[in-house]
Amino acid sequence: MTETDRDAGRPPASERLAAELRARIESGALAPGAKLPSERELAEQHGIARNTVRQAIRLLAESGLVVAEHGRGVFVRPAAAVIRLGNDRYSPKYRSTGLSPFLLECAKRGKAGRFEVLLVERTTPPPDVARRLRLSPTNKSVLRRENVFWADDDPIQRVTTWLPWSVAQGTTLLRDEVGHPFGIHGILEERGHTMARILDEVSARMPTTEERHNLRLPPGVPVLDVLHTSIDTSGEPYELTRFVMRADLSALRYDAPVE
Amino acid sequence: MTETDRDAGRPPASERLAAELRARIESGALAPGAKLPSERELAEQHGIARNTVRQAIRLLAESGLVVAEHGRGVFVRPAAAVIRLGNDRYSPKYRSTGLSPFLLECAKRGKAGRFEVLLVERTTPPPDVARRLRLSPTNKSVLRRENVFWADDDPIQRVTTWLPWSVAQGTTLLRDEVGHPFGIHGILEERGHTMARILDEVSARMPTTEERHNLRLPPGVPVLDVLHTSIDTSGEPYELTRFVMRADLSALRYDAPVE
DNA sequence: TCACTCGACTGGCTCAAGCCAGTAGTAGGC
DNA sequence: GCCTACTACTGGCTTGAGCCAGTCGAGTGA
Repeated sequence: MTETDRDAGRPPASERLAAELRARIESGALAPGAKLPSERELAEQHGIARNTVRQAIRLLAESGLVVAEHGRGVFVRPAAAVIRLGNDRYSPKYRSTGLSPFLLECAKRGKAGRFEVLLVERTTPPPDVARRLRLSPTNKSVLRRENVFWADDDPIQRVTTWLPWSVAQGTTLLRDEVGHPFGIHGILEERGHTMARILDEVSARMPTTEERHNLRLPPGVPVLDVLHTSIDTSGEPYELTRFVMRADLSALRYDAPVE
Repeated sequence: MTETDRDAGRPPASERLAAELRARIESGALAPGAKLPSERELAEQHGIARNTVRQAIRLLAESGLVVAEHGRGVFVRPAAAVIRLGNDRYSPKYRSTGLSPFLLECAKRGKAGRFEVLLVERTTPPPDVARRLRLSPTNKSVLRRENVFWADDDPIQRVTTWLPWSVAQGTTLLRDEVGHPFGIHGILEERGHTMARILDEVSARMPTTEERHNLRLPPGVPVLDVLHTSIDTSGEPYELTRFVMRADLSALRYDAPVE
């Protein structure tokens, strides 16, 4: 059968099915978490090939409306609680809680937050890191710490921190557990680095294959990529952290004076 | 032919081809802007079906590495100059240039920036806007202005500004051309609203169908969604702007004191 | 009661084929 | 010289078929 018979000028069948399903989701007829009919059912109901149904579902998955689970079905993506990270996350006012900002935020949303230290090593900084920390990119001038943050059973952020070796040397920053009630920044403060300013560079993109794997990202979910630099009272950058966060479960918030 | 014969344990053919092409792109063998072999060629060269090649290319397109152009070919996405918007975009220090921050940034990158006013209307604010501006969501309490910003021939940002009607009433804000050398914020300042703080709420997501169309977004490009609130010296929010920006050509930068 | 197996589902991947629609160069006609 | 028509490409969409791999519940055996 040629398309021309009855489809002239109309959008392709896969788009029509996608639009129909999208409407059912947005109207609430298919509630968050609900299971869509199976691909084979949809194909038969609409008189189209299963591959065409798959194309339609791919469109919905790409825009993040549904998630396919192998062997189980395709589900409307449940509205997710969002972890918000603000620029006040480094503010002294939260010191008293003894919680890191991420864990605090998880607690607010009723999620169980935890983190995992993946790696602590002395290494050579990549060029963009070296430039921002004003270090040589050619020798082992930094300590690199790599963490993953979890909320309930989802990995949310992959976090890499670089510290000038001159700052980290001889401190507990070299250990997995830094053992300070106020964390990394507590130690840095004792070493004379009080955070006066932050510089956050924010971008968004699709994840790399590796990030998709590490963060267990469903297809159609971008990541927020934040490069954070801490600057002390004398204007020196002394710490740099890169946050790669799944964008469907994360947001950022900047509350700042106009200078 | 069954897959088991020689593919046992290996990644699927589409992923293998995608990985091969990705490697050729990342090594520079396929430079930015270069044309990939046609789908039919790749299929023949690798002894796989054209549909499988299409699946591989889809994987690359989703992660933003290549762009397919109907009738022309598939091309390695050229590295794009990025427009950065900083939190200092509202700073008085840029007033003297007479350029809006977007146009200033375009000029820096050697791009021709311009904007277009799509709509100016008095309307009822959506609930999230009403809440942030502390207005009633049930009457026509706001002026809504809608703009598109272009760099060269690409639409980069879709910008919607909401102003309380009490603030906008009787000003040139109701006109398409506001006719003030310092733009909207120049007028607001004359009306007694000096920007003391900003509150930016940042998220990233895949575009809606409409946004994909409006911003002419290639597949695999997410958007940055920024909800900006201006707060005056007495702590009152008096202006709210939503920026929807294509993430492959945009970035954000926040430089702020720790309070 | 428990553990295991099996079968009937689910989506995931691939194939080979065909037609459609957009692009760009070329040969003809004026 | 210019425009038009043609043609040989390109990717886009659809079909219908088959096998693979994950899931989950029902039935079976110890």
